[in-house]
Amino acid sequence: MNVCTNTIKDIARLAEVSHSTVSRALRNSPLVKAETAERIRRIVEEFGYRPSAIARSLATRRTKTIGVVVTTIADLFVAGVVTGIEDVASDHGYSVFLANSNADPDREVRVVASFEERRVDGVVVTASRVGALYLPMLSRMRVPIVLLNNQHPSEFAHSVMIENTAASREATRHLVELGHRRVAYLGDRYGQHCDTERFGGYRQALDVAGLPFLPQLVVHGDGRPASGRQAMARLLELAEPPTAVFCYDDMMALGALRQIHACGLRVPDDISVVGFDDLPIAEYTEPPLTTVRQPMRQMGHLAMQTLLLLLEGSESKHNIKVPGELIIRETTAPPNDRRQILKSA
Amino acid sequence: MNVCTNTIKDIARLAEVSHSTVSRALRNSPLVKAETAERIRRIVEEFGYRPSAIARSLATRRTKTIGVVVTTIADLFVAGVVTGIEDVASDHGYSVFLANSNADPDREVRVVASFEERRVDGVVVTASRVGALYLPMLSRMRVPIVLLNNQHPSEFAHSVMIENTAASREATRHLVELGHRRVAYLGDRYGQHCDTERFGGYRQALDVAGLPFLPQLVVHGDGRPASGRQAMARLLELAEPPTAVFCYDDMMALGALRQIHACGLRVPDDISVVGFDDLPIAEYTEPPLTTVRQPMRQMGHLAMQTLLLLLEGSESKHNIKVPGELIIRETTAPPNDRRQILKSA
DNA sequence: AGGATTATTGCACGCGTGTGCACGATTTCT
DNA sequence: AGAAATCGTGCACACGCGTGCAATAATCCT
Repeated sequence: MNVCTNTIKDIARLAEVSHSTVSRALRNSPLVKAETAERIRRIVEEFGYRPSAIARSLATRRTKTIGVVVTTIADLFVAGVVTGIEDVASDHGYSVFLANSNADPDREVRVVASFEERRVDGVVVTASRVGALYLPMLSRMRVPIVLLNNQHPSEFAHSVMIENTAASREATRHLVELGHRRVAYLGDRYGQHCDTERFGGYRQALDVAGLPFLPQLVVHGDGRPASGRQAMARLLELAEPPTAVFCYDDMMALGALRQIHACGLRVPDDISVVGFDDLPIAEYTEPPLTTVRQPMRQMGHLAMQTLLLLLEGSESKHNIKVPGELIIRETTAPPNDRRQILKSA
Repeated sequence: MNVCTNTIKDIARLAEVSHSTVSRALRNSPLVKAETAERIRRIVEEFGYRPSAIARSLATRRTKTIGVVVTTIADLFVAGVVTGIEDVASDHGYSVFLANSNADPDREVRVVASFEERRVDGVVVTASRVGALYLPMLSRMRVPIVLLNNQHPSEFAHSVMIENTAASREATRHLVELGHRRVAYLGDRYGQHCDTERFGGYRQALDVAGLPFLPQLVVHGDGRPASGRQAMARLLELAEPPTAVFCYDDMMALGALRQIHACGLRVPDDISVVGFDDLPIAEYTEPPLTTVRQPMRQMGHLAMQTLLLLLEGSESKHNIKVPGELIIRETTAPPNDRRQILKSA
């Protein structure tokens, strides 16, 4: 009921005990008599007193706070992961500071500075594209760091990663098994770690199937739909366009679909498309997108659980790999020529 | 270079001044001599000292921290808004605590409790569906609150809202002007404030055009694509289905599109669809979605700017309305019968 | 030159909580 | 009954920083 900024001392006065006793009662210390604790808790309840996490942090030297840095939260993959992180953080009494870096170096240093000043207990970096100077800055602050699908593997930190190579291999194999022989790879920015791994899986599947690798079937975008569309346009201008495209992620697959349709071609009749992520919208593209599911939320859970382990003093190196799962929907089918053969058979 | 947890006193010792002088130098107080301040700043730089925001907060009784509560961050509208909030928060030295409520009452009270304990300076509530007891809880903590597109208007708080009625009226008018006479409304949960407003705009446009209001053309979902699909299915089962649908938001429009296509109908040839939000994916649906643009990021900016005003002591009531903008893409066209007429003419 | 003013700096306390230690009260044991 | 052990509580200090006030040093004025 009361509205003033009560302190622990106000409660102590009301309960006619010392503030130490109130503090102990609220922390469920076995040192205080049960009935005293009960009386204190009633008063706390009645006056709506909330202990100051600020003062507590100063005294305990732990803030029960973590910093989460993302390039942008306006990305369904990132948002899914952050949801997972927040789930378990909240369950364990941690609050999360969210910071967008926008892949802007200036903002990166500001983010690190703010996390450092706020004395976060740990940090999760999600799907960062950021450069070499960034992680050392973060690691300088001597708190545990967990990287999630990071583009720059680092010795400073622990990590949660999707099984890029295996998942990509399976996705590509799916296309190959449908009969495709000209399978394109529509990648993210060249040189990014995840891109390299996914590309590797694509190559492996080609090799296993004994298909030749055709460099002209490899194009790159920047992760946004528009870039996927442009990259797809380049593929369609080829003298011999691919009959199937494996895309780095769903958003670029979205752009690819758009371009294919804009050219008057049909999916999957004329060309098959596979994405990566299984964003909530993948089920609602036209037609519904075949893609590799990343358990985004669960990956967030794992990242935060790892951080909790580290906060409890775990010394071991945590490098978790989670498997992707191929979700077959309706953007994939046998290629045109192959269907002809099947029909005539 | 140093790794220890330096305090202001360590710096003071190194600079051979008192900690007060260091404190003032770092806050750019005019009270310290320029060269002294310079020397101190060099030492601070050299040792990589970062003042503790915790201790500072305790002393100044301001945390330079705000709480942002969302039902879920895994929603492109919400994510856009949060991006905007974080933009200007960061520019003004504020850090943001992000909390997902998941529209779960238990989590709601936990969120409020954590914001309260952490002594956030202000709160932004985004697109909340939450109930009546929630806002009073928040307002109890006596910090400024800004609501963004909230479903429960409240006298406790300031707000930033989209011009729901006007925008919906224009969207519906667009359909009517194309010649549609059977225009459906695919709404969010019944009774939500935004839904009521958008429905109101729809009704107004009908009235202005002199079209009859047909209750059977009004259906409701829950904001998710799946619900949009189900609602659309109900419309298509009607003896006389609508020739156009105005959807509460893009995600349900996505579900509607899916159902229309699944029934073998074509957009916009057989039926027109309009969304609301202009999410980044709206440009990439099949066909690209006609929709009402909400300047999500800018709305986030406005919300945070309003909060800053309030934090500076503004006493006035802030209720900002921002206009929507109809973005005409390719899901809208004259109805079939009308096209026939136009052709024969 | 000497007092008045101003520019710098340091002292000491407060912000709200946690906790080691000491002390008194109560219980247990011989 | 007296000593020992246990229990419950309060005192006092620490956490790292900001700031009012006093003190000192530098500068100005007549």
